[in-house]
Amino acid sequence: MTRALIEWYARAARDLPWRDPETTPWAVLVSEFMLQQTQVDRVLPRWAAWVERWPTPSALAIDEPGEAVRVWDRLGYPRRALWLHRAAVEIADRHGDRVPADIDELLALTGIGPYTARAVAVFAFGERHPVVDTNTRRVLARAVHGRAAAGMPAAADLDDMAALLPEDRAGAAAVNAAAMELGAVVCTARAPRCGECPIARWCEWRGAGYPDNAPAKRPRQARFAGSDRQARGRIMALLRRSEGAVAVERALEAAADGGVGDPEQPRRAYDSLVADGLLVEREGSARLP
DNA sequence: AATTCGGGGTT
DNA sequence: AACCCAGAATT
Repeated sequence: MTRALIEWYARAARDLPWRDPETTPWAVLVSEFMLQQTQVDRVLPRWAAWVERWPTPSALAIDEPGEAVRVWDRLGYPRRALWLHRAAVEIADRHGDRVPADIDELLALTGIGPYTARAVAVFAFGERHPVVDTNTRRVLARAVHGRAAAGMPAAADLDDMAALLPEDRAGAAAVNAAAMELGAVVCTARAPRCGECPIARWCEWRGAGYPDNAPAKRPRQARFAGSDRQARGRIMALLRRSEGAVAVERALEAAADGGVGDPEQPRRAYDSLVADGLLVEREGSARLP
């Protein structure tokens, strides 16, 4: 099955720029930050702009965090831009401007968790580790465990993936990438294209006749329209397009504009941005950090 | 273990 | 309108 995965990946993988062997570990790390909960098509242009402007961690580190937030644009979860800037400072300070290849050193960086640490170690440095993202978890759930969908993330996911990896580093990296790619383009959440799947013959879920046995999923995400998150987003959009600072009143109005009328929502959104360090208030005006 | 955090594309 | 997305930090 892993051999089929590797062959399929070599033949059918999308030609994504961060997969180019010439891509630096820093640029790979940037791609992984941006790809957290964000689709490839939306990341492509932002990634290109980012790595051109900041080709090294130190280039970003000496710039203002707010500039990172600005270039991040509408990728969502703007805290990631702040965390990526923070990670750049940490890499410049603690690692001599070189992205570490060690899992624990990567995990110690701001904004890097279990997935991103292993993804960087494997895809940027060719280390041998299991890499498990949401795509991989779905592929494992179906092909190995015969389930329609993955359950909650668990430490066992890493063991499942590790069990599939060949001994050699290059092969292990290829299987990691192939499992992710398969989940992204073939073994999709809604309508899997089993007719195009290279491992359909081994798939336990398919073999069992596609039982409707999906485990309990995470609680439904609250609606975005009218949410505090949307109000935060409106303030962030205003700050991004404002050259310098804006009056606090303007920021609160932006939060309320199009809102659901909750009189406390603008202040709640504003304060949470301050708490996150995405908004700095000084002398009655608000600006990016 | 449960919440919070964006915003856009797909069904 | 609900679902889904190369997750991580916080509580």
